[in-house]
Formats: sequence, structure tokens, C-alpha cells
Amino acid sequence: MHLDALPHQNQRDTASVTLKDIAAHAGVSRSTVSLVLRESPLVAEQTRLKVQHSIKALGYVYNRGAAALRGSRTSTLGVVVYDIANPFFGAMVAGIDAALNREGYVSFLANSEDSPARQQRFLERMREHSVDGILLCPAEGTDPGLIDTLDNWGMACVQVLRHVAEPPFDYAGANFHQGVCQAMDHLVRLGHQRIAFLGGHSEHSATRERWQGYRESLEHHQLTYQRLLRSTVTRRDGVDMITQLMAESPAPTAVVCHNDMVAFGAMLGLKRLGLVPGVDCAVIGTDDVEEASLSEPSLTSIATHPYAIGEEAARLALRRIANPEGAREQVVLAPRLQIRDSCGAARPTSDSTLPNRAAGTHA
Amino acid sequence: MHLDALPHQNQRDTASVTLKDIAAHAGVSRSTVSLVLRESPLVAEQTRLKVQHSIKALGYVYNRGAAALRGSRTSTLGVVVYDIANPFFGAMVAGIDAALNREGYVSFLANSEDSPARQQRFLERMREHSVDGILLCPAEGTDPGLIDTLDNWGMACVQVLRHVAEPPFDYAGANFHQGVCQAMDHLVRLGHQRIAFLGGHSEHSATRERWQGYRESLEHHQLTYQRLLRSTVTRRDGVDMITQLMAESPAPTAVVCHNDMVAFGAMLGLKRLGLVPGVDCAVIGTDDVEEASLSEPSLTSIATHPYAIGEEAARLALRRIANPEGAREQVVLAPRLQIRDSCGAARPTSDSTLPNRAAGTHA
DNA sequence: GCTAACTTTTAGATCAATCTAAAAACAACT
DNA sequence: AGTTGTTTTTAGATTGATCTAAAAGTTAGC
Repeated sequence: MHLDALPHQNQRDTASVTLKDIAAHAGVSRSTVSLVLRESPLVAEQTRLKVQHSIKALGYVYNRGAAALRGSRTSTLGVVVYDIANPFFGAMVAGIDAALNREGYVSFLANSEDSPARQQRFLERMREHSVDGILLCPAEGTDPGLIDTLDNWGMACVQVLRHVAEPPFDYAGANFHQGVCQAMDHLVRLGHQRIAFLGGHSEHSATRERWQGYRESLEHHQLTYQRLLRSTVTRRDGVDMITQLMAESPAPTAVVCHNDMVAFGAMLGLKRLGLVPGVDCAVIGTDDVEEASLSEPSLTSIATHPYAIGEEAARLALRRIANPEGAREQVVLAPRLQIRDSCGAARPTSDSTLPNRAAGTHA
Repeated sequence: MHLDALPHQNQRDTASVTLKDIAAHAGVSRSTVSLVLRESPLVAEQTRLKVQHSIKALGYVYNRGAAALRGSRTSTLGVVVYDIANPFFGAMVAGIDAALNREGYVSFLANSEDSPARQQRFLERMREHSVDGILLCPAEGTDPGLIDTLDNWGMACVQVLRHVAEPPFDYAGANFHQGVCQAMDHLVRLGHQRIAFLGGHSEHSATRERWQGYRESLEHHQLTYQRLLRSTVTRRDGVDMITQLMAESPAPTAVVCHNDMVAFGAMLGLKRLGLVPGVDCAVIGTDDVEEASLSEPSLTSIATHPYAIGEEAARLALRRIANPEGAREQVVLAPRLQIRDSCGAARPTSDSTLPNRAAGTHA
């Protein structure tokens, strides 16, 4: 056999098998093969088997790109988060992944680092790739008009964790308001009168909901001590804020924190002041990241179920893609207070993880 | 105006603007518009401006899917990691993202959860989406033949952090061997004689390199105490292993850990035993995750620079895509021992983060 | 004015699928 | 045999870009 039978073909070493090749091999038309691939009931059983055999024999690989060009779906979703390095988002992305995978979808991930400009670039790029929809955790300072813009682009958009647009929108997140109230109730039940709230960056829904929960709870329990410290939400912020608070007089006897990172920082700050978290000052975090059960003392935390939020968000997006005109939905997961040692129960080395699980959903 | 002028058109409300539309608007051919889009020097300045104006005027969106069908690139990369919920991978993905973004690339992310079967499914799905290449952190138990298979698929593949194939392959990771040696040297310098190594799952390169570093270092320093405990690599494993070790006689005076999670667990275990990390037993971790500087005591750790590894891996993949036949490369970043309080310096509340930074690269 | 040598522009094929509308095959009735 | 009605199959147009090879337009040289 002559090696140079096809002179200029060395580029195409990975000559890909197409519908045409299968059609030829099976002795049918391209159209029939296409129908078989899409599991159409139109094609006769016998033909179906014959074609499927050829598909295997030739090692065919479905070309989603080509299919997307003619059809209307790309089976692709864009996911934009603002801090992928945070373990909370790791778990959330894992949940998204799981839900999408079940439906044959695949996701583009982008990290806006809380910059609206980066976020904008990513959204445009995803549009060029014609994703079917977007899961958006809006960056700090996102223009509320963005959601309408995406809608005009004909792109299904589900806001996650935070929302910036006016009411009729798709959203998946946790009920932060309720979570903070649960934490406050628990602290009041333990006899605390001076409870501070630590952290929260600025004006998006996730922060507003927490603060509102804090203020309403104070009012509900008729507590007069009120101390709400704004900050970014890192460990270091936790250290700084608790240090400042404990120098005040009167100092709080308990703090509820914007997230677990701030709470870990607060506990560290207390220790550096020679105080014992859970004894000298109760600490409650938010999110219940894995580490919460393994700190010293173990951290009481408002569990927000990131994996479940990711799953719900992805499912909602798939629903919206299937039915673009359907009514907008808000999936808000009920948080659950995971009680451990940092809020006063103070049983040093016991594993106080409760076995029961409850995650309510309501539209 | 009659609303039903176009009877069955209500589906196409998002009638997309194409090259043809721009061509008509600007009074040139589709080919010319295509050339303008790709910034070809062939087209005359005047025409270029005219076309660019039309592009803006009509709000054109480049359709990468269509371009990919005819051209050979999709500007798309697949990334497969085994534990996205781990903060190390969060940082790594952020680095990948940054490097890809500079080149107009976008990435699919998938989480294998260390399951070869899930990994396989993801790779097949990415193939259907015709990604230009893959960044693969191989799952535990990956068949070494997989890399060849990917090669046969004509897909650029860069292994990251771990590698499973036979020598000529593309790889980006850290020099774990060197990192462990640095940690051992430091401990020996501080006078430690009984040093244990904690954790490592099984038979892939990342674990083998660490263990080999440990063994060679023992030999080099002529230490006779040798204790290497296998385990998965979570906090809980750290707690369990240190508890077991401290009950032995003689107990070690220092431990080097597979990663920071194990190290945090080891410190927690020591505290639960009433011992002080850094005083009763030195602890060194690997990775230098953000939390390391904010634990009590702060953790000495072998910094492996996940963000930089991500960037390097992505750049290497882009190089391979541009030149598929080029020589395979290994980018191995030099780790740096970040010395803090958990290995004996024991200055309780000081911030001992060193200001100098050094990250060497060698092929 | 004519040819040669550029510089620009373009028509039409192509990529790999889907979709539409019609043709072919087959069975079931008068 | 002819009509009708299903069930299967298919040809050919279509999607939105790129690519090739050729055409059209410019400029220069003699």
C-alpha cells in the first residue's frame, strides 16, 4: 500500500467519523442515523440495531458543536461565582455538577472575584459560546439591570445566594433571615442579653437578609444592646472585630457571624485575648463548613447546605431552559442550626454532630 | 402594522445577527466580515472601520460554535479535578482561569470525586464538546493507559499534581520530594530525632514523591526512627493518626503531614490529649492554605502554590494545543517552607509570615 | 496602452449535525 | 387491482462561521 495515496492528508490524522460514515457503513441515510442517535421512535427496531452496531464499529463520537449549530440547545451552562477558593463554593459547585450531569449537561465555571467588570467579560464570553443558561452569584456592585440584559439575550439566568434584580426572577439560596433568627433564639434561650452581629460587606440581599434577621430578633426579644459591625468576611476580619468589641464596655456575651470564616477568626481573637470561646463569649457562625465540627471548641453554625443549593439552582435553570416563559421561581432552603460547643454547651471533646437531617424547600 | 405578518415566527424572538446581516449592512461580502473579525491584515483600513461600525450598530455576537465547526479550535479547555470542595483546588482553578482568560479561552470544570468511572464519563462528554485540551488531576486508580487514549483522541492533555502515565507526558505540579526534604532538614536543625510522616492514600506520584522524600531524608540524616502512616487525607485522619502515635513508646517529637488538613487534625488531636502543638510535638503541613497562618498555633507548612500551579498548567496546555508535536514538558514548581509557630519557634501571638517570596520553575 | 505585480474582495464549498416535507415501503381494506 | 392509511426512510435545505481559489481593483514600469 502506498503511504502517500492521499498526499496532503497528514494533518487529519484524527479523521473524525461522522454521520455520513455511519450511514454508508450501515447502508442507510444520514437522516436515519440522526434519528437513531436521538432515540426517535420513528425508526424500525431492525434498522436501529444495524445503525447502533455501525456506530460502535466505527467508534463514532457525537459532535455536540455541530448539533448545537442546527438545533437550539448546547447542553451547556455557565456558572459565575465570586470566590471559588472558598470551600462553600467548592461544595456548591459540586452540587451543581451533580444535578447537571444527570441531564447530560456540562458547565463552564468562571470566578468573578467580586468584580463586576470581570463578571461582565465572562458573561459575554459565555454568550459567544451560546450557553443555554447562566447560574449567577452576582458580584458585589452588580448593576440590577444586568438580569434584564441577560433576559434580553434570551439566556435563562438563575441568581444564586444573592439577588440584585427586581422581584420577578429565578433565584436559589438559603433563608438567611430565618437562620439568623434561629441562632438568636437559641442564644436568648441560653440567657444571653448582649448579642452582636459580625460582618457583612455591603448592599446585596444576602447581607441585608442577615442584618434584618438580627434587628427583628432583637426587637422580638426586646433586647436593647445592639452592635452590628460591617466588614469583609474573612478570618482576619473576625479577629479584628472581636478584639475591638471585647475592649468595649459593656462587651457582648455572644456574637453571631456572617459566615464561618469570620466565626473562626472571632474564636481565634478570643483565645489571643486569653478568653475561652463558648465560655467567656458564645460564637455562632454561618454555613456549617466541614471544618466547623473540627475546630476547638467545635463551632455552632447555621447550616446553609451549599451542595443542596447548588443542586436546586441547577435544576431550576434546567426547568427554565425547558420552559422559558414559565413563572419565575424562588427556591429558598431552610437553614438548620447545628449546635456544638462554641455557644456555651461546652462539653470539650465530645462530637456533638446531630444525626437528623432536615432541608425544607418552598417556592 | 400587522402582528401576524410573519405567521410562525414567534419562536425566533431572539433572531440572532449573523455575518450575513453585517455584510448586507456594510455593503461587503461575508468573507470580508469574517476577515475583519479575525483581525486579518488583508482587509483595507477603510473597509475595516466600515464593517466594525456595522458590527456595533447591529449588536452582533460572535458565534464560537459555528466557527469551531469549520475551524479547528473551540477555545475551550476541560478541567478535571478530584475534589473541588478542597480550598487547594479552589485556588488552583482560580489560577487556571486567570491564565486561560488572557487567551480568550474558557474552561469546563468537572469533579471526579476520585472516581475513575466518573472521570471517564466527564472525559467522554468533553470530547463530545470537542474541547481543545484537558487539564487532568487523575483520580485515584486511573489506568495509566488513559493518557495514551486521550492522545489518540487527538486531545492535548496536561496532568496536574499527580501523574500516572509513562515518562513522555505533559505535567505541572510541585516538587513534593524537595518540599518534604526541606521540612525534614528544618526539623533536624531544631534537634528532632523522631519524626513521623502522616498520611497519603495510595500509589500515585504525589504520594510516592512525598514518601520517598521522607525516607531519603531519614537516611541522609542517619535517623533510625521511622514511622510512616498511610491514610486518606482529612482532618479526622490527622486526629486519629496523632492519637495513635502519641500512645506509642517512644512517641515522635515531630510529624510532617501529607497536607494541611491532616496537619490541622494532628494539632487538634494533640490539644485533645492535653499536649501543645509546637512544644510537645512539632507539626508541619503541606500546601500552605490560607488558614495555615490563622490557626492556633499558626501552622508551619510546605507552600505548594496552587494558584501558580494552575496558571502553569493552563499555559502548558495552550502551548501544547498550539504545537501538538512539540516536546512534552514537565513544569515542577519549587515549594518553599513557610515557617510559623507549630514547629517549635513558639512565639504565641506573633504574625510570623515572612515577607520574601520565591517560586522557582524548571523544566 | 499594456503587462506585471500587488492589494482587496468575493463566490461558493465546507464543516457535521438537524429539520422539513415528501417519497418509498408495507399492510389493510374495499 | 386500486385506494387508503400507516410506518419508515430519505433528499436536500439549513445553521453560521471559515477556507480556498479566483476575480476585481490598484499601482508601477516600460
